[in-house]
Amino acid sequence: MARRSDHTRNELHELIITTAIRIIDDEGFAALSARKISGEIGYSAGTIYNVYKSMDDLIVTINARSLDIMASQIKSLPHSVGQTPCDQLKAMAKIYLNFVHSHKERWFALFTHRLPAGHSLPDDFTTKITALFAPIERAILSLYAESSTTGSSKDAKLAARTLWASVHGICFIDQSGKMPLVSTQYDASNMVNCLIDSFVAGLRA
Amino acid sequence: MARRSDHTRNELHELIITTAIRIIDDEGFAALSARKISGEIGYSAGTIYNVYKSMDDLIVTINARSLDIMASQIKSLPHSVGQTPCDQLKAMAKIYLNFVHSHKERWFALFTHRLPAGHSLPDDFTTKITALFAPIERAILSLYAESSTTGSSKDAKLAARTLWASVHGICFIDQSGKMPLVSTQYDASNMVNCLIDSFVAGLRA
DNA sequence: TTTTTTATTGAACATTGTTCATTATTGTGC
DNA sequence: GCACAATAATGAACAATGTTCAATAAAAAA
Repeated sequence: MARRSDHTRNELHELIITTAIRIIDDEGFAALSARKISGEIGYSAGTIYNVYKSMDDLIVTINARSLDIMASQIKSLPHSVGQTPCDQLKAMAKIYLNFVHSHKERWFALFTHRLPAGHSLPDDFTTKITALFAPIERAILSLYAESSTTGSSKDAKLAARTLWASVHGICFIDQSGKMPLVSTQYDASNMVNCLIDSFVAGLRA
Repeated sequence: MARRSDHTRNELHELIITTAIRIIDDEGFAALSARKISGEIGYSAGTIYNVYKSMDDLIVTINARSLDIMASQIKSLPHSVGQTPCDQLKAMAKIYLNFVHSHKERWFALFTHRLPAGHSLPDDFTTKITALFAPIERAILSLYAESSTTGSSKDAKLAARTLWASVHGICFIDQSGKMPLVSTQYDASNMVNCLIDSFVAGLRA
């Protein structure tokens, strides 16, 4: 068979992505395949390759969308007046935690997918990640200001990255199922609070 | 063809594991396959399934070995007399960091591999992970003792898990290549120091 | 209406994990 | 030593994967 006009190029683009995301969410990242997507939208597998360069390309696009979701949620956070920097940081961490819990598989895709050797992530992808750090850096800078601690912009950048990576690690361990949790006292939410309370207190000291 | 006596059962076991590890280390986790292993040791692919239940089974065994290596390195750490708890924690984190750097792909396998739904990790695997926490908990308990901070055993368990997960997250972000590092000031080693210094100071306060 | 362009297909290829009847070799009982 | 039984290794087979590409049918242009 051949050319149809059921969908515009853009519609197909979107159709493939949303279908892929549905599969990832409902059946797991490992269940994603070109044939499964195409079968579900009523096209052949080859069509996927008409729209995306490769499966890797599609996955990177999906991952970029995950970053967009988190960024928009952080952006729509009620403004920080009257909130301590510590509370601001906790609010941001909560958004991250929430995303991990409600989109476990998509988050797994985001951080475990790797491009084959030689290929590298598109620029706008890394830009999105960098953007995620900005609000955290700001909160830490205002922490320095508040507590008359000497801390440069460089220190704030380092602290922001450290804190973010740590939150990420807590989510990872929590979700991987590889750490025996013993009790609910050691779930991700409690660990993140423990981390931020101590880390912030430590930065002050 | 058929039965040979080139290797005992145990030798074959070991031969398969060491070959698989070589492939992971040299060619990446993604390059690991039953046919590649078997081809390299001069057996057919089916033989792998004579010795291991599945590829997953083999990978879990390899991952358990990674845990063993880290555990033995932590165990052989010079004893903690005259060292502050903070230094002890840094020494342990350094071991972890070192493993990640020298066995990047094996570490990636350890934390990204997942069993198919329904299957769960063997008990001795989770036991090994729990064992890794013990020295960290001890260091944190002695931190409490040293600085007359009130801290229960439960608090120490939570703090130990939190700190360990955080170090893990820093390594993950560092090696995933997804975080644009901007400068070498934000490499894993600096971030871990930043984390432990602040976290420990915070626990004291 | 004819021609050109182009979107879609389906067959094909290489590679994956996994199973299993077949077979050659080893160990056992006489 | 010989027949027999136990078993380890095989290689073909199956389903599924990503990916490519000539063939083709429909839409757009002439």
